[in-house]
Amino acid sequence: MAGSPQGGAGHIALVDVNNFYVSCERVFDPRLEGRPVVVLSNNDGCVVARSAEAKALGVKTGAPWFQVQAQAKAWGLVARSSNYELYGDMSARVMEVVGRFGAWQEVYSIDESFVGLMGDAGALAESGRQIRAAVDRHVGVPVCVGVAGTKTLAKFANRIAKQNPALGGVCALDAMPAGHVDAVQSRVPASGLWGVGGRTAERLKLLGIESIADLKAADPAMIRKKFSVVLQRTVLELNGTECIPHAEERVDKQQIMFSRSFSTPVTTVEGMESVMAVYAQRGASRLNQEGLRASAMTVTAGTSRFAAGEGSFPAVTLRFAAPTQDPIVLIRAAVAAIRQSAVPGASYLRAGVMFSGLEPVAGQDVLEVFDTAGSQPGVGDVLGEVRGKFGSLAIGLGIGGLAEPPSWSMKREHSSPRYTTEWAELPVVRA
DNA sequence: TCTGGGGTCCTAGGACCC
DNA sequence: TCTGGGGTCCTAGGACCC
Repeated sequence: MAGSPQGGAGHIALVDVNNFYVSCERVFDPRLEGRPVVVLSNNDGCVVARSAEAKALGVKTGAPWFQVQAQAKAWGLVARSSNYELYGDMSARVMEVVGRFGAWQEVYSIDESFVGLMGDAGALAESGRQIRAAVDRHVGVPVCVGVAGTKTLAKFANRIAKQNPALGGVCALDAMPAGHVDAVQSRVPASGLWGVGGRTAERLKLLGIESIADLKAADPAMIRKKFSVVLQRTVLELNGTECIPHAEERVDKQQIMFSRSFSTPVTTVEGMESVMAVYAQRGASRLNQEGLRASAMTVTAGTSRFAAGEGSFPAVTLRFAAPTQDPIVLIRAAVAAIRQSAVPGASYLRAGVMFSGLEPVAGQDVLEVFDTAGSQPGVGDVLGEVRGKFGSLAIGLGIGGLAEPPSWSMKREHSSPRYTTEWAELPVVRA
């Protein structure tokens, strides 16, 4: 089992940004402070982030925007389209600041990281407060910090920090009054834990295991037998045994996806062919950015999951004779795959391409001499270079080269500027 | 009319081999 | 015609997370 990397008194802090996407929007638009704000998914489809005020109004994550929108005006609710370029850049800034405080850091998601802290309960809580202050000063977004001996408990401590304003956003589990932690664990259902979802919670209930405290007291061997090694680890971690290993810097992605729903349905096979031409190209451009090539590609499409009737959900996986990132090869293959598998007349709402069997381009092998002809850059590199200099709409292949987006492309009606990553969209300060 | 997009890990089962 | 047991690799699907 993974011990603390420092040996001895290692603790784990889970630091995450409160309502991350909303907080990013607020940094650049202070008018949003104190107001109910939501950030919408791609296509302005549903709510993916909510400010505290929006949560208080009962707006749920995943709620379809067209339903929420009805009351938005009466509530004074503001919506923003998601602006992933901005959030990605803000995320990097937060991670850099948080990382300064840890003996090690593991970035877990766009807004969370685990960091290694040392010291007694008092020192741990003090480190938590320093992290909060530093992120506030250097980036301007609010974070919460949970500190404990295992990742699962750090997540739990973070939850306590969030739910008790009196704690000032920091909870070091060891510094809490003993009885208090037990009381919370008896009250909170097991599904509130990291790693325990709805399905598992239902099955646990059949065994009489309902609260976190119940799960903590369960026999790990029985849990392993009836459920999985994953849930067994949760039980052990609740009891203070660290057994979720630190993911060493995982640079090697295992798959790359590009998947989107459309603003208006596509009902012809030819229409789907042009969609795939664009999507395969977007995917290929991601492969190129990551310096990877793929040995397999899966092409998918789907009609509405909410419509009556059967629907159509084609999914075709193709394997390439040699791994590739060549957009021309990828586009041809994707278009051919959708031509075979799309049902004429079906009303498609979404499509995607997924690349797997990834490997770095750098490891040039002998065979590759034949398709790259010496040191000539591939088509993907040329496209990437032009886009880097002149913007992402500057160049493309086939329909993917149209500067005017086709009718089915994404809806983003409430987008904020890319304040930190596009010179043309820098915020302007007037004094 | 309108319901996200991207990932990871684990397990079971099939194919194949010796 | 018989036909065990062990191993690997791959894939699909489930569950979960943010």
